[in-house]
Amino acid sequence: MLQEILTRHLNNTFHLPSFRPGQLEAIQAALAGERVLLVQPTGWGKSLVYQMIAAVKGLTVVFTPLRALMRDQVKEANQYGLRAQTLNSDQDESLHSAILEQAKQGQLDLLFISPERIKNSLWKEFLPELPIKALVIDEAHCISTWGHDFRPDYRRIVELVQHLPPQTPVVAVTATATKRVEQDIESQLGGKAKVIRGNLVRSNFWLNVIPVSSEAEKLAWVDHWVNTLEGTGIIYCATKAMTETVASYLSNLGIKTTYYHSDLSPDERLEREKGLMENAFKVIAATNSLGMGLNKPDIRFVIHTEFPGSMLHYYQEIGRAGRDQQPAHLILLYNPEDRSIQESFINGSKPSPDSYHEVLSLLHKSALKERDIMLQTGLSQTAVRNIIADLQEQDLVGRDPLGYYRAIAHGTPSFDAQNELRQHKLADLEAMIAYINTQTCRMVYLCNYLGDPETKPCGQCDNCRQDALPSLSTDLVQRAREHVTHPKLHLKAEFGKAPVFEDGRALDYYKDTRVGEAIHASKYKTHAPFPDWLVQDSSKVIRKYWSDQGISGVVAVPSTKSGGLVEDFAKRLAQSLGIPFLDVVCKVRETEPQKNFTNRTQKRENLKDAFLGRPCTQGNLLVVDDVMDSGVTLEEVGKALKRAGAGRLFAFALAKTRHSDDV
DNA sequence: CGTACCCGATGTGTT
Repeated sequence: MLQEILTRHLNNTFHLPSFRPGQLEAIQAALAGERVLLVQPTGWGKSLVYQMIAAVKGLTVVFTPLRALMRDQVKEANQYGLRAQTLNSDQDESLHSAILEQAKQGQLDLLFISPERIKNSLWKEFLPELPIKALVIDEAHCISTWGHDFRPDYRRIVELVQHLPPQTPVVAVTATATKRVEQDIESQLGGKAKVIRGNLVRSNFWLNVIPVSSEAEKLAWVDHWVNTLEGTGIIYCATKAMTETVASYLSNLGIKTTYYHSDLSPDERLEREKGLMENAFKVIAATNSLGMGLNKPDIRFVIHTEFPGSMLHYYQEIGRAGRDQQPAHLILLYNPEDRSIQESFINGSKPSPDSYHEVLSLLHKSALKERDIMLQTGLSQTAVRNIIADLQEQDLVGRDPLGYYRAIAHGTPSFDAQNELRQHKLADLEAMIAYINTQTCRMVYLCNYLGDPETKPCGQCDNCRQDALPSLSTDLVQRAREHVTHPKLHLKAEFGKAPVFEDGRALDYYKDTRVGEAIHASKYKTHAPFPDWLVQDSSKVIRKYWSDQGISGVVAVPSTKSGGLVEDFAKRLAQSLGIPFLDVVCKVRETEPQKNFTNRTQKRENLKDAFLGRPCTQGNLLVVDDVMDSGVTLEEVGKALKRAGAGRLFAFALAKTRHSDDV
């Protein structure tokens, strides 16, 4: 009977002759009131499962992580004649009311929302009257990869599940799930799930790991493979800066390329996604913000310039290649030092215990909105949401209908959960490195780890083939070495309507670099002047970028801490450049050490009007500092010089801290 | 050193 109805829908609504293996099983289990977790590859037909449930049962709410996915899914469902809508922040409030009214009246089959919608007041107002017949969590692995820290509302899906009658179908779908991910998903499904798994083997994949020992070698390999492999590819990088480095390197070699990360505007992102789809680029260098919802069938290769934080992330990222079943090459460039990047993500993903205590004590004094907490603590929105979500979960903080948070109990927050999370993430990282170091078939290793008991070696990965790596010509490495770009200083301060600095560069990063070590030694150990090679290298960089800018003077950032080291360095640099050193800026009042402040606003307040430029500074100037952290010092010195009548300003730091872009 | 929602404050340009 039920099967007849389903088959009729399949033929009439979806115009398909038959179900794929697993589809009918999933639909029937869900309709019988079981919790279902469907682990199947992209393109398998997961959306048919929930569309069918919606067609049979009625209003089905789907949690989707991205607005772009919501739009695509609405469009797809509409094509089958299903009545689908989405609620998200692209629309205005009046449309939200209309859609919710539609849903309430039983005129909607599918409603796509983000987990953040759960706490929306209009949503909560309508919820008791919505005839929700089924619930779906799309890209359900996000519960595990994002729910613990980045998007805590992923942990609140279970609230909606528990609000619904117990027999309501609840289905989670994803392409990848380890045991731990399964557990996290089950905790949001509100009980034991029936897990239906497909195969993870991608028989068209050629998996490779190539050890490298420098950034230059990475660029050289990227150069090699981009020129060797056919078709279009993605180069995944762990940092935004690396995407820009890779793109600028390849672009200088005449390769059609671009970079992609979350600093781009929505329009730019869309444009570059379109360019990728239309093969306007040979490769695109991207952070992990590129991929979900990307459905280009003929991505021929994926290169990783750094390894990701887990096997799950790796499988997700390489999984975007070879959807057309044609051969796809996957190359992971492995430098063991990149471990510190992943460790910094792990350590930085939760706010410090101090900030939990700070927020809690504020909420003991008065009720505050999210924004008030941000302003009073200087914490980021992500940090505040994380803290609030954790404190709410521990019943220490409550939220009233108007969005005010207050402390509802005495007691101190527990950090057990986040310590445990940290351990899990470190274990995931270890597993990723174990994959890199394995001598056995990579496809088998990957599949087994991700829950597919595959045993047959692929015969295609580097370990199966056992053949030697193509040799990397020293010319390519040399070319890359000469071209490694020096980190850009992001100085956004404005004077009038124009930026204070035309441009800014550092010789290198501070941490884990030869430059950083030399600075550290001079400042804190030997107290000797900065070594001469720093002067020579800096001089080269400045000539490379700004030789035609008519710089007529070198200025040092006044400093007490470095005891004249910066001024001495700037003088020697000026001499090497053949440009006069100008003593035209001084510190006119004492300030607190900058490390006493946690955010940019406080730092700026501390340094405001602390510097004075002498009114003889017309002309274009080079402003020199040793280490740029927040950039506030350079900006304030720059403003003082501008006020004193300086021309175009260029900022140079010996080193820049790696976190300087997000202070 | 990376990932995105949502919401409301502030700013820009048009009616």
